[in-house]
Amino acid sequence: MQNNQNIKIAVDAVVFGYQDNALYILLIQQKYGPYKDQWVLPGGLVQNGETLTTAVHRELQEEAGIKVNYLEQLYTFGDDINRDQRNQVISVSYFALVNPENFKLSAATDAQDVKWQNISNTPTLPFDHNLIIDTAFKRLKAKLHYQPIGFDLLPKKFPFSDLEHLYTTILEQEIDRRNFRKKILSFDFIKKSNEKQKTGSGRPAQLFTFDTNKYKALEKNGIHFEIKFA
Amino acid sequence: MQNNQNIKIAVDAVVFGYQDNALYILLIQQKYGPYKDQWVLPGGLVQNGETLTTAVHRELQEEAGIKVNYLEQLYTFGDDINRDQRNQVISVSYFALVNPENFKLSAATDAQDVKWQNISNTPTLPFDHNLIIDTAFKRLKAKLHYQPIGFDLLPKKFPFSDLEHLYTTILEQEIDRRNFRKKILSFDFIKKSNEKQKTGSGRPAQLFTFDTNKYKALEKNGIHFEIKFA
DNA sequence: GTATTTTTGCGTATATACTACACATATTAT
DNA sequence: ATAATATGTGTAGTATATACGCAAAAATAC
Repeated sequence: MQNNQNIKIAVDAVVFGYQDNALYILLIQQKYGPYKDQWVLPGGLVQNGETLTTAVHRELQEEAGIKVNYLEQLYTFGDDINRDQRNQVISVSYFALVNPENFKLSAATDAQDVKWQNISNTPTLPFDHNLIIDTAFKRLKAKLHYQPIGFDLLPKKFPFSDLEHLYTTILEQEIDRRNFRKKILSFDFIKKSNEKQKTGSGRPAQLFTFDTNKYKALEKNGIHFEIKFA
Repeated sequence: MQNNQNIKIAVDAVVFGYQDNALYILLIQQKYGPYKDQWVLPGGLVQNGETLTTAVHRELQEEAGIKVNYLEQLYTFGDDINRDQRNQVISVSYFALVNPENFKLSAATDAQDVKWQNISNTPTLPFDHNLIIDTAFKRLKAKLHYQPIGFDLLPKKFPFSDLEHLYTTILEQEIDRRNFRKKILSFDFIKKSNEKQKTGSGRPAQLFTFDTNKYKALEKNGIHFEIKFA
């Protein structure tokens, strides 16, 4: 096996969080090196003997002190030789979601600072991180249509309107509330809790929960989630 | 940037070919090293200064002398530390299709031998190549439903029945010929050529062509391809 | 405490898309 | 000539998606 290969492998993560009807991504501020003080996606080099998945979890822990609710591989970026000025680096990037319970950021140990950045005014970032974010955002939008992934961005108990707003906010599309509710309820994987939401004006809303196990069972029997809009 | 990382990066490709109503994948026979003489997916280490895409094309050229018709990134395998006995290696794997015009294999220079392996009786392969093939095969099946990718496995001019057979063969499902034809024709991106196929018994078939440009135009206007079966 | 505003909760009619299904036609083989 | 083989086509029934408006429950304003 040839031994002179000098290409590094890094992992990077695009972590989405949803709060107060807005979508955020997690950014960290570099502590060292030529990119010091710049805001970038959490991530870093994979260690010897470490799996890719382990590396992502470790970096998220070290840099942002965060646990994600959902994680999947997004894409591997390696067609721009000079994406990192220090060395040829290939980035295996990941797509992650946090639920609001874990939205609070602990102090980061390996990063200078951490923040939630509203995605709609993301600044220009170093490396190809804007490209990675775009790719992840497209994936998120697509997945909302064919996988019940919105629930991973909401608290365990949520009013129906929150789910509606999540869809309209992220997809930037209007929605027919009646048809949407009918469709979601017809899948039969969300349950009415007997609590009601009290806050704010207007009629108090029923709270619902997403039944993961029931969804998996239904999925095994061949149903597939799909949401379209008018 | 830490300098002791000792992980190699390879690319591997699952190349599908379709001929005589059967689906094949491309395998090559290792020429050197501890895996000598074993059949594996085409691929190899990425060279310094080389992009991932370039690396795949190069390996396919060197090992199988083949040009693919369609190529996309599949998945990056790096969660099994010991997938290669020689060193920790991460495989960025690709999904590719060849059309029948390029189905003939030239003599390979970097491989001992090359062959088309019928996918339905793929033997056990070294590394995690069976896993990679499974992943690619799932991707192919999924894509047949939502992307007009079947045409990349057929010659430029083809009778409708070939397209039907491709679907039934790969998806292992029955199909209603009338509804299928109606659906495909309704998309309006395949054209009747004025040639007919002569071979064999039975009524001669019209030959059709897939109009890539028209498909792209339609796609831009928001139509999306989708094929379901009864 | 009454009126106004805000938000939730719900049903039906219409249009569109999917499914099921059978027989005539053009050619080769006998 | 007759049989065998593969292609080519239409319609009715069912299911799914879309369009659309008003009453109920609470908070807020007066």
